[in-house]
Amino acid sequence: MARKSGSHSEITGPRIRTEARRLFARHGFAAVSMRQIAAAVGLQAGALYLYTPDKETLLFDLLKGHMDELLAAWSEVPTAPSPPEQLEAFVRFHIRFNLERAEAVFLSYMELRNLGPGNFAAIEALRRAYENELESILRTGQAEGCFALPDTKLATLAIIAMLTGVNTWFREGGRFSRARVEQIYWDMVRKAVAA
Amino acid sequence: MARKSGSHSEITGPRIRTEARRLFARHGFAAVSMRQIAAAVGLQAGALYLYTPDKETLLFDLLKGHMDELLAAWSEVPTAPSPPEQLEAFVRFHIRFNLERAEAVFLSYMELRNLGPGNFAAIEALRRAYENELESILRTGQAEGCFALPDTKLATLAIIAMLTGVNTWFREGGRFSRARVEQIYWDMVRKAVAA
DNA sequence: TTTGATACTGAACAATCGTTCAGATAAGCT
DNA sequence: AGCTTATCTGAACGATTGTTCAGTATCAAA
Repeated sequence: MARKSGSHSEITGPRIRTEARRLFARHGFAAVSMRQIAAAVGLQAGALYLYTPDKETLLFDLLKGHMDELLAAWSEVPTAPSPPEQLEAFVRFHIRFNLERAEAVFLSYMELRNLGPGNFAAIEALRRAYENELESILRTGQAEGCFALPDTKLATLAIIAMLTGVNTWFREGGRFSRARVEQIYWDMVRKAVAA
Repeated sequence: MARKSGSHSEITGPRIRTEARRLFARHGFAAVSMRQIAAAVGLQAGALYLYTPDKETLLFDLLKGHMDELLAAWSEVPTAPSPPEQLEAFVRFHIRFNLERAEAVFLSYMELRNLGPGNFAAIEALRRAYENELESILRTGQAEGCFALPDTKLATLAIIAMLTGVNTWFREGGRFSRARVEQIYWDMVRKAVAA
């Protein structure tokens, strides 16, 4: 046997990434073997190396792809007129985007340590770029007197940690809809930064 | 060679746990071999099995020990007279305790998935017990009208996520002292739950 | 000085790891 | 129909994994 009917790499490539993401998120990068990924896709392990040079690069591509999509998606959110409205947009965007990609988010926060120094720095830079988006909203609002914050960088990290925490407990069909979760978290954030 | 001079069991056991905690936190449970742990302590791998039946139990003991100490330490914090003061005590306690044990905290939040179902459930129960401590403060305050929260369970998880996030960025000798961090986070929490 | 328990070594076990590669199969082009 | 190229198999590689265990050295007690 070799190639299955139909073709080919435009299907297999994404499927490998999808299954790798699922398995890495569930069991951890180091605990998942290339053979497990291949089996989930329906391949032999050797075939994976047509799509990635090695295991670490496969992880890196997942993390990089996620961060790129995160930044791209945020850049398409229209800029609201005032800092409080911008903050509300950010809060709602972050929760919505992260809930749609729970596995990728989990990976991005947990498997950075399995990257070599170069790859690690690349992902860190993207993460900081995202944090800066929120911080500049807070800084502008602070300067305009809408917010009262002892330190905008610290508030940035606190807010992002709080919002990302939604992923650890939210379950589809639970007590709250996504819209309701957005509303509740936005209420808390709004009050926490209020002047 | 065999036993070194002096009796060692009371020394070696804790040292194994300390080195295992450090290595698991840094590289992840699955990425650390028993031989690496043994080398860090100055032993051969086989000697570890005098102190733990297997690798997973070693991890479980670390997580269980951490959660037990967390609950014990919180139970020794004197109960403040009012819900807002109780909340302040909780916020300051959580930040302080977690910063003192960054590695154990990291482990407890990241390596649960490497536990079998029984061990997993045991740690989860302890975590929920801790969350319930905070939630009961919030519920009392809500009933007394000190707090205004759409849902106390959700606020519990949001606050804990925010506080635990300190561990990801705090560095000794950085811009903020621990006391200052406590103050800033307490300010945000206080405002977020305010009626 | 012998004895018995304690603390550990060092070698071995089968299993599994990431990775490579020669060869097989099928699809598309001519 | 034949040729080329893309896609994948199946076997193999050396290294490493968690774990076991017979043996050894040291200690405390007798």
